[in-house]
This record gives sequence, C-alpha cells and structure tokens, in this order.
Amino acid sequence: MPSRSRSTPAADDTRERVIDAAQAIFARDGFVGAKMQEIADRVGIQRPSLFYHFKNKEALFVAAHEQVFARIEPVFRESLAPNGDPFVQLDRVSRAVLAVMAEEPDFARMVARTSVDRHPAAVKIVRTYLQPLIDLSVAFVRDGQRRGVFADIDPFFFTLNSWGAALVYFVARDLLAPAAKPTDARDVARFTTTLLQMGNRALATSERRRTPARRAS
Amino acid sequence: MPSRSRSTPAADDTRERVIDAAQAIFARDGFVGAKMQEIADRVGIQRPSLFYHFKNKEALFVAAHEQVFARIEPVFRESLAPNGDPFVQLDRVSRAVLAVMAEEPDFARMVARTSVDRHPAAVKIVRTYLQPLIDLSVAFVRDGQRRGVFADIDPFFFTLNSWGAALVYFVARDLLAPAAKPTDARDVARFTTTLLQMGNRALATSERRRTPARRAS
DNA sequence: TTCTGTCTACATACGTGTAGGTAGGGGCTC
DNA sequence: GAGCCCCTACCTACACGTATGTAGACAGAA
Repeated sequence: MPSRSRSTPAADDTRERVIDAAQAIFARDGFVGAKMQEIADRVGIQRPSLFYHFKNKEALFVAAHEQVFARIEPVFRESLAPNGDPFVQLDRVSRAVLAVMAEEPDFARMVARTSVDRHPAAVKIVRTYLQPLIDLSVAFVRDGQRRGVFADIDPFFFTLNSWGAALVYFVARDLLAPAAKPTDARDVARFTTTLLQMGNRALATSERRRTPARRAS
Repeated sequence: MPSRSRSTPAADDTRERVIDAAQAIFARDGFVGAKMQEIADRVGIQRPSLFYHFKNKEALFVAAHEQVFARIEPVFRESLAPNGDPFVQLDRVSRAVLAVMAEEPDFARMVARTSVDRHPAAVKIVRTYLQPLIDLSVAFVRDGQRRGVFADIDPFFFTLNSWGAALVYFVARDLLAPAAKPTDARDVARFTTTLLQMGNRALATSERRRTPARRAS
C-alpha cells in the first residue's frame, strides 16, 4: 500500500466514507452478495471511483473488516485483563463485550458471515483478531479453575458456547418470536442477565452454588 | 406444489439427486453464492436440465430447504414430547438434537445461512419449521419452572442460548483452535457434555445444586 | 503575479466474464 | 408413435474491472 501521506483531506474523508459504507454492505450481504454499485451510491460517487481508492473488491472487503475488528479488539482485550475475583471479572467482561457488540452490530454479522461464507481473507482476519481473544477467554476460565474458584467444565467449549450464544443473539434474535431488535436496550439487558446467569452457574462450585452471590450491575 | 404423481422412476431419482446436491451446495454457498452449474455437475446432467425439474433457482432452493427441515423436524418434535422428570428429558432432548445435527450438518448451516442471508424463502421456512420447536423448548422450560423443578431463568433466552451454542458449534467449530471437525465423534461428545453441564446447572435449583445427579448416557 | 506542468480525485464509456433462463431437437421407453 | 427426459445452442442481464478524459489544486519558474 502506498504512503498516501500528502493526500487532501477530501480524499481521506471519501476513503473513510467508502470503508464505512462497505462495512455495512459487506456485513449484510457478504462478499459475493455485496454490490460495488450500492457502496458507491451510498457514498455518493460513481462506482469506478471506488477502484481509485481500492485495488479491487477484495481489497475493500479486507479494509472494511480490518477496520471493524481493529476497533473492537482492544475493547475486548482490555476487559479481559486479569483483575482480582474471577466472578467479578466474568461479570465485567461479559457486560463489556455485549455492550460493544450491541453498539457495533456489524461485528457480530461479520463474524457470523465469515463462519458460513469462509471467504479466505475474512477467515484470516477472524483468526488474527478473534482467535487470540478466544484463547484469552479460555485461559481466564482455566486460571479460575486452577485457583479453585471456578467449577470443573471444559474451558474451551464453555467459551465457545458463551461467544456463540452472544453471536446468535445479535445475528438471529429478530428472526424469532417474541420478536425484538438487538437494538432494543431492554432486550439486550435481559439477554445479558440470562447469559451471565448461565455463565455464573456453570462456573460456580458446588459449595458456592448454595448461596449464589449477587454481582454488581 | 404440483402433484408429480405419474412420473417415471428415473425422473424421480434424478429429481431427488438434484435436491440432495442442491442441499449441500446451498448450505455451503447460500442462494447467491450457489451455482446451478455446480449442482448439475454433481448430479451428472447438463445445467439446463435442472430447469426441467424445477421452475427456477429459487424453486430448487425452496425444495432443498423443505427437504432438510422436513427430515429434521419430526426428530426434534418427538424428543420434545413431555416425559416425566424434566432433567431426564432435558438430557434426552439435548442428546437427540445434537446427534441429529451432527449427522445432518447441512441443517445447522442452512439455519445459520438464513440468519445472515435473510433470503425471504428461507426465512419463511425457518419460521415455519423451527419457530414451533423453539416455542416447544420454551414451553418445556417454563413448565419445569412452574412445577418447581427448574430454577428461575428467562426461558426464551435460555433456549436461544442453547440452540445458538449448538448452531455455532456445528458451523464455526473448525475455524477455531484447538481445531477439530464437527464430524469428529469424540469432539461432539465433549461438546454435548459441556452443553448439558451448562444447561443442567442453569436450571438446577439452589437445593438441587448441592448434589447434582449424574444423568444416564 | 502569472503561466505552466503535474498530481489528485473524480467521471464517462466500454470490455469481458459469468450465471440464470429459454428454445427446440432427439433418443429412449412404454 | 407418443410422451417423458435430457441434450445442444443460444439469449439476456448484470457486475467487476479498465481505459481514458477532465476539473481543480498546487508548485515552481519567469
């Protein structure tokens, strides 16, 4: 990629708007389903002008995904940093992750799309950005178990189920009755509560299960 | 749907093979991504011959989805029939559903694809076949709660999370390390155990949590 | 200051591949 | 020989990508 160090503000602005538009379109339609024409229309330029900023459709696809994951990843990573009581951290991490996913619905859609479409470029990005977070989550559970705080359960599948449940919620929630959009804050709150209940109970040791502590909101 | 009652065995056979091929292709690539040419190649006929059996691509798409869901649905429905101890039934239902999903990987892919692609025909089929099963699952949880056997947790989100976790497992499992295909029976067994642990603990009342009963395999 | 050359950031018009769908013919079975 | 089943040979639409043109900004020299 060239330096682009001396380009005009207008060009930078256009390029960003192209990525923003592409992000929404790709998240909704996937690589083959997305049409460059619609992206151009949304930006308000002619379609061939997209090829001035990006070599081809795939380059734009990669840029859109990079942006979303690069914006989301640090939030996840920070909230996953070790911090005292594992149950308190579980609560904190879950709320942070779900909050970010709620305000960036493209993220969940892109991950889901990548899983079904398997576009190599997207797979690579997911592996690069998401896999380390999964690994951190697994390590977190395993650490809590080693310290005797968390109950015995497969750390990887526990993590996969938790992430998976959240993904499905944001991608498919509105398909099922009782209908609700993942943009409905009340619905998100109820979902968060339920997911946390499942996580807490799954990881609670049998002694702790007798008096489940209420966590801070 | 026309009667097709007096066609030859050869035609019926071809038609079935077309549906089988289409099922795999559509599950993998979705409606726009799937190519009629590849379906024809897999059957061993020329592409235009597909249009003898099906009016157009969408008709074939519908037929393929109908077949998968119609084959899967009764298994789910039967295992969801009321039967004694809710925890025993939870165990039975979970194992049955996961077993079916394991041997029909197209099912999970089609549901996942429908959620992201939102093709109207597929959405309609999912709503017709899957929604009633979700409703049954929710009613099952709610009934167990009314009888005081299951703990208090949102029945809908509990169901959504359970189904979602299973879907994600079969669709995205192989993307994540430690790598494994959902066709690996050992991996499926470990996943089943973990999902059941989470379900059981989420629904166990605080009294019951002290001595979690081991369920039959 | 003004003219000139060059670069950026678009637009217009076109080439090209590909995929869904159609028309009509022919072989095979009953 | 009649009808079902599948073939070859098209047509049409669409979407990515390219070739080429151009308006405006900017730098530097006269």
